[in-house]
Amino acid sequence: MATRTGRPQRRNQVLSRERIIETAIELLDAGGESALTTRALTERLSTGSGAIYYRAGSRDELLDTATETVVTAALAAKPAGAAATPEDEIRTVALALFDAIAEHQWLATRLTLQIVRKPFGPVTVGIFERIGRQVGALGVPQASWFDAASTLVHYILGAVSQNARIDGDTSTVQPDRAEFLEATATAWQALAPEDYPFMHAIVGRIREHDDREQFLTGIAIVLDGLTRLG
Amino acid sequence: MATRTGRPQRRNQVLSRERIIETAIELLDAGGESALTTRALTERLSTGSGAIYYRAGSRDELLDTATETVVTAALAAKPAGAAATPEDEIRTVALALFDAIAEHQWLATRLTLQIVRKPFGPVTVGIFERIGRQVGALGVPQASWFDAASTLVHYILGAVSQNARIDGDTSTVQPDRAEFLEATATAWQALAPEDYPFMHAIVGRIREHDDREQFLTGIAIVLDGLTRLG
DNA sequence: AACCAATTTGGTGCGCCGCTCCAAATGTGT
DNA sequence: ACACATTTGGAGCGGCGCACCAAATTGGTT
Repeated sequence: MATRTGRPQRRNQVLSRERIIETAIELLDAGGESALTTRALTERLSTGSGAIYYRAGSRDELLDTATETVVTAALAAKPAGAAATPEDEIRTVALALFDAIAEHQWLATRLTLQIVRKPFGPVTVGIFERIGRQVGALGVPQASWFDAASTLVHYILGAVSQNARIDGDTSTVQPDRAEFLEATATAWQALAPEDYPFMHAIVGRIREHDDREQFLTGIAIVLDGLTRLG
Repeated sequence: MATRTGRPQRRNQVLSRERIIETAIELLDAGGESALTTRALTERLSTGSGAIYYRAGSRDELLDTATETVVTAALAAKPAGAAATPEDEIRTVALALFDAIAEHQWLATRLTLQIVRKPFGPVTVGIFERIGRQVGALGVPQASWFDAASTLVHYILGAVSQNARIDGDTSTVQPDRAEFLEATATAWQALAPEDYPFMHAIVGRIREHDDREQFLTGIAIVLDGLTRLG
């Protein structure tokens, strides 16, 4: 009777909650949001739907949990150098989110969905806290912290979601990328010049541009604008 | 034999494509994306699924068409005053998109989905052209037009998607709004202050802030940053 | 007015989905 | 060894998107 366990708790854990989430993310990465089905999960984990439900809840909850897992990992990114400026911090976390969405394209819609539906969930709050903490160090007066953080978060998540393509690292997916740019350029060229003068004016830039660089340029622009807040 | 019709074309059009799209938007507005089902459509229009398929294509195509319809309408917004600055133009179209998403919350995810999957569809191109056209008049050098337009579009769509709540006009939905802000503030207050110092620092602002004003502040910040491009 | 080919319609059924429910299996405390 | 709580696998239900098709409807031709 030496035990004072309020809860029995552990057992052999053949099927852990973590393993379900991990497998769910694999399925999502491989085939998009529609590939995450209860049946596919049960088959991969060789179990039944009841067990999955018991541990991970509904499909919607599972998607939220997967989102939370990926985002939390990205938010843990730290700048490489020793003395990091607030700009470094912001760039680092922004790029981490960029890469996370490049690797998990299903995040693009799921992230906005979670921000809209759960404005005080760990994802929303985590992103806000992580980025917002830097704006004070940027010299933004406290009265404008909320506005400044909102603007930064809106821009970063907007850019990151709209760039959800497969070009995270320079491993094997580069050819598709070139084809994709070529197709886009051709399509833009085919537009009626009198109706789309701007698209024609920039079509030359699309082939040579780099999404990641453009993203950093955008961040620099927003940071520049923030310094004028007073 | 006076007819030289290559196509018979018109007929009584009891069930027009427009009517399907219109009804689809009604269903989406009322119950979100999951409320748009073939069966619900057939019931409302008292027809069969074949007819809907014949005119509007798959459910996914119909969702894209609905998105296109709403976005195109928003992009047609023009500034009120006679002599409109490029800043006025940008603010006007940005607010039109803001209101469109406030009225049709399902747009938030559908819009990013369309931008990611169809980078040369009418929605993506339309938004880019409409906003991009203004950056030249802002004094941005042509070499930076693409970057400037990207940044603006990313910010505007990001902010707009993340604000997808029901507070478009001041008609009847205001009480929920106050409750919602109160709940958010309370939730933020409950966070551990040592882990979330920033959230605690700004929690006072949430009750008094206005989404639309904050959105305009963000646009001003980005526009400010754009003027430094050279 | 009668006919025809093309177009348009309503509806049935298939395969799949998320999810509920529950009997059996597996563990723990005494 | 026994009672009991936890955990599991799977069968079944209602609903979904969609392919498919026989019937109805059209406008043009004669």
